[in-house]
Amino acid sequence: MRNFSRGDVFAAACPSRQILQHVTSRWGGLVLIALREETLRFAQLRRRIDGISERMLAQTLQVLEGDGLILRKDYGEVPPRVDYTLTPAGREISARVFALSDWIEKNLPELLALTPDAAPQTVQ
Amino acid sequence: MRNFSRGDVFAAACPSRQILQHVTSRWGGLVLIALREETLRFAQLRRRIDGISERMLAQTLQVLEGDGLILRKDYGEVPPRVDYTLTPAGREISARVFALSDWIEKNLPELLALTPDAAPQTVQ
DNA sequence: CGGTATCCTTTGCGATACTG
DNA sequence: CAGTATCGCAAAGGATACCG
Repeated sequence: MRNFSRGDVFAAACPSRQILQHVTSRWGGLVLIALREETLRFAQLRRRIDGISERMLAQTLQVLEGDGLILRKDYGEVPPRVDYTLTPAGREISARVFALSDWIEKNLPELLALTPDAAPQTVQ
Repeated sequence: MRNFSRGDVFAAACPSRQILQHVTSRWGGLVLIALREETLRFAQLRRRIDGISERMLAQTLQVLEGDGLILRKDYGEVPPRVDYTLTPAGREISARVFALSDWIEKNLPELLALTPDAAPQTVQ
């Protein structure tokens, strides 16, 4: 297997592609954005991200933690208390994901004007 | 249904969430990045994006075209000649997706260092 | 390019061990 | 009893590939 010292998302086998995949996954990006400004607990994240199931949130958090982008802090209390914070790398990536979503949010009216045919396409 | 004059990706029903979904879908982002600098034909895109099937490329291009982010130009020739270019909105979004992937590519060594446990997580 | 088979993602339920 | 943070499992649904 090749050694990717710089990363090439166009190469299927490059780890950078996997990471890009994780941070742009259905829920990954939203989690990163939500944690952009503050540390949040599991239930807070769940409330903030409309539509995510508990299972998916737990799974997404694990993947992102596995990538070293978020830090999971377990207070070992009962009832359970756990919170999540971005690592420095996570903050860098989060900022960029946010730049993307923010542009889309701000330009939504213009974007919607581009789609006169309300085509309800579904991908991912 | 609410009227999203500004967009809120955290709201499941907001169109901005769908668009974000499309541009960060498994192949959507890669297509956008590939078209960032030049107009490309179908086969060129396919060769550049390692691992994409014809079917998925066609589908992805349709979705992005439906969102008004890329322009499909059919020259009506025989043999068929079609190429794809970013629209102004597509260029804006592409730049931001690229900023994300580029950061990941450039910092790949540091990112990989964060994952000593080669956890082969799979998401999306 | 369409149709189907397969794979993967996602969901929902149940369980856990306590506290207000 | 509701809330808290996960996890395993079974089932469903959507994405993707493999054909012809």
